[in-house]
Amino acid sequence: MEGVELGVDHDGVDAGIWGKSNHLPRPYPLLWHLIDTAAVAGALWDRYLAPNQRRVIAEGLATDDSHAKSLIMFWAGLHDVGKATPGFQKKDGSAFDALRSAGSYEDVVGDGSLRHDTAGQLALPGLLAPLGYPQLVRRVSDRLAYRVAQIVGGHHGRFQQTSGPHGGQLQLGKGGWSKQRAALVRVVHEAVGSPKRPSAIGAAASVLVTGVVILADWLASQEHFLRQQSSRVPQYTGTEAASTHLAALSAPAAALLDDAGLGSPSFRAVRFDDLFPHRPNALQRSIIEELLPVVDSPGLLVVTAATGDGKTEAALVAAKRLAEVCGAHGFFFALPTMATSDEMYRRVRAFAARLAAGPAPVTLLHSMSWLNAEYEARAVVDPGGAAEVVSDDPSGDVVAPEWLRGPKRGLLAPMAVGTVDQALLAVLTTKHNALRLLGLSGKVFVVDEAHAYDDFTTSLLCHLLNWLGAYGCPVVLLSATLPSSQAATLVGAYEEGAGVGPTNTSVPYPGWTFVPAIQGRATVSISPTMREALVSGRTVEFTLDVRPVRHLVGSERDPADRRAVVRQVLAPVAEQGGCAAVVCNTVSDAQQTYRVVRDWASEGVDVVLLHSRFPARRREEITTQITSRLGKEGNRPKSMIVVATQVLEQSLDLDFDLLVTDLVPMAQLLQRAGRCHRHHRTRPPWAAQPRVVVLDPRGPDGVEHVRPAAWGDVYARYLLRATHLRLMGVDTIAVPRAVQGHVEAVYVPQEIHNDPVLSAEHNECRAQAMAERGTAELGVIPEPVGLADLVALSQTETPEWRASTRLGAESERVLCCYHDPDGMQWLDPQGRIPLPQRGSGPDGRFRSEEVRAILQETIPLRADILTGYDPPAALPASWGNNAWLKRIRPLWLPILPTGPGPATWARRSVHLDPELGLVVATAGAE
DNA sequence: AATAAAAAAAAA
Repeated sequence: MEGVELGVDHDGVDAGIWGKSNHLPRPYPLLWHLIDTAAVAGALWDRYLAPNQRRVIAEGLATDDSHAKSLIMFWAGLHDVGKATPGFQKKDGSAFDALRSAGSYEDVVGDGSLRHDTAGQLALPGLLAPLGYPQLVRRVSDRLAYRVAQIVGGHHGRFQQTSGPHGGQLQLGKGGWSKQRAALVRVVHEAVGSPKRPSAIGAAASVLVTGVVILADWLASQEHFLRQQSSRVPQYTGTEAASTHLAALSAPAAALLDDAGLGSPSFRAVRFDDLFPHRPNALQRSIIEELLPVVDSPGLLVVTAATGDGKTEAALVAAKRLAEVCGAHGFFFALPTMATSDEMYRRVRAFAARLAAGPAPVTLLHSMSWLNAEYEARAVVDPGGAAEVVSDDPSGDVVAPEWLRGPKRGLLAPMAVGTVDQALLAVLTTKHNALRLLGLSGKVFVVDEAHAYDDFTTSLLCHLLNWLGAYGCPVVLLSATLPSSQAATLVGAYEEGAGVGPTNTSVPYPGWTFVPAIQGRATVSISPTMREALVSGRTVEFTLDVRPVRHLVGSERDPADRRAVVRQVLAPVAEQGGCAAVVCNTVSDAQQTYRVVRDWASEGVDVVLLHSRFPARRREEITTQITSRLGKEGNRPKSMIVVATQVLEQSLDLDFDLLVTDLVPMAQLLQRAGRCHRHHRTRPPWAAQPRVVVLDPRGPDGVEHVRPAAWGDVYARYLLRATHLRLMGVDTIAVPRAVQGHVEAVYVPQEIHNDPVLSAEHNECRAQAMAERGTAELGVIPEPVGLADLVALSQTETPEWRASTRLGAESERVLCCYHDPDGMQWLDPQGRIPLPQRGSGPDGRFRSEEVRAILQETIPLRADILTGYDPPAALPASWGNNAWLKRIRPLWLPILPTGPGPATWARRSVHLDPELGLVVATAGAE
């Protein structure tokens, strides 16, 4: 034993070893940061983790609840032990000098290249040896010491691999350093109650534990907390002082959680009518009467119905019950787009406000939530002292506190609404995926529009369901019709994770099925009676009008020319009034169709074009204009024609008297058809029956099915041909009764071998789907079952920003900028708004309103269109300092005496038209 | 031989 040094008390921890120093009046001792973090981890265990999470952890440690809690506090209290190294301590020069002058730290190796998380991971196995943690056992799962070391090494969000010889060992520091690390481990261990080592540490449990460690560290590292603690921590660093101090931390730790908004909201007992402004419909009644009374365990609920059938309310009611039954602290409501997330955020916030008894913060999660004005309206404290909320909410309890708005934190909130991508990042090999899994697995995971994803994203979703199944986390999937194969894949993934089944459950449409996550528990489905009530109550018969067309080739005089057919089917609108949509498959088809219709239509007909290739602000204006007239409470015009692309399939609650569409795969066709006669209202006599016109592209003989070259690979050949074949001979579609049959016929075909072309295309389509799933597998973390080394959650060459939750052509944000003959640069074609050279914030930084204003002018564009474009000027250098502005690509358009001109490169000529949007003309193309 | 819509990106 070395002599007792100044600052080192009899248990051997030196208070001069600092843990935090940035922005603090004096360095904060490492021991106290470790004890703080242990205390917060304990508070998280008691107050934040859901029962299923505690169970998974306790089972993974093969022990009981209270032992598991002590172990987690212990390990959390080790997370920064790698800071007791010369390399780290040198980072604060004066603290380092003070430390060395008072103690014996001769070894000053370390050039700062060894990060403290890695140092901790390297040092821990040896440090844990005296506590009986096995070191060199063959089976990886038994290498307890290495597992704990990896958890500690992963506390910055990435797991590391340090088995085998590692150069960093030399930089840990010998002598005093090594003694200090041992002393820290000893004091922390005793302070948390000297938990015995567990007999196992399961991998899936370790991931959650890592999440707890990361979260505890974040909470305990807040500057205001450290400042406050600075004056409170004991003078001595012995075991006794540490134990006393840890006990005293229970109130401050709980306060940290409360202030951050982490907790379990309590729900009031309310009836359906108290939550929503109407009585339950057939679907909702069936959930309330047939499902809620029998649910007593986590599981997967699949609800299928058409959009507008009240799935959201049904899901919220079911999620509330599942949360109560499972002890989950809330839910995450996942949606396919940012726009639908914004909309759902408002609804969920209202729901939460009515339901919550106390704080129940709701967060909004997507990349642009910071420019959602409603979400950004914070609670403000007025000078009088009473908290006031800037919003129309009945209660301020649903406003997310500041902490939850920080990066990567929103998913930890009790209630969250956002894009599904935010959840899918949990199963990609991205930084902090353990934290995302922690946030998700404590709640009910609700996925809206589960049919809306391609094979790539669905594959990621399956992967996530597998993990959530393993965590015993309840899930609700909402969907329109799903091909039975796809439904089976989703259900199967969850069952596999949960270790039940496979039950090969088939999902009824419309209706619901609940698959419990407990072996032996029976599946529950909507009763035949209720299902019949649901079907007959909402049956609509669509007249299907398939028109052979020649797709934009040849003469307009040809009666089968697409343009001529469009005019013909729209004639009643022009002559007698009414509202119709023409949904096209490509932007340029939509632009051309719009020109044809606009030039042909009479004065009184309002013709509008909508697609994605408008500046964001303009697209919003057009969307608002359309929904304000054709939405549920819309001020309906006498006659209106909307020409659009697939944007019309997405979420917009519009109602047309007549729907005209290009041929698309069956699922999308039915989705589009849903925009026809959506609400109950009086219609022009000619449109008394709902009618869908399908423009079916044909070859020169007017019979043979062809896929127009201009459609590229937007839709698979097989899906178009199979849909085309299915539609022949069909003249009505009864919704919802006949929907599943039509979908199955196309997506799960029984007899295609008779048709060699179809069967070849089917193979091609399946190969494509398989390739997409294969691509998805590349970026995904392994399944929890059989996961041996945690490093597999992080091991990847792909940097964080490359992680992708959607497959498809790269896309850029393009800003049309104008330059006049004098070389002046403008944001608008009139030359009134100069291109902002700097922001109005400190150091010329851009304020968020300014960033928002610029982003509002950008247009999403497939990246390959820009290939060969060499911008004549760069955007202002100051834009490079802003994360959003620096990614914008300029498109320079000349201001000519005649008005704004096009930009040209390669074979392209591109200009921005106020009515048509961005027009991309390609020379040589027909 | 050509192409929809959709998302993402700061922590201790």
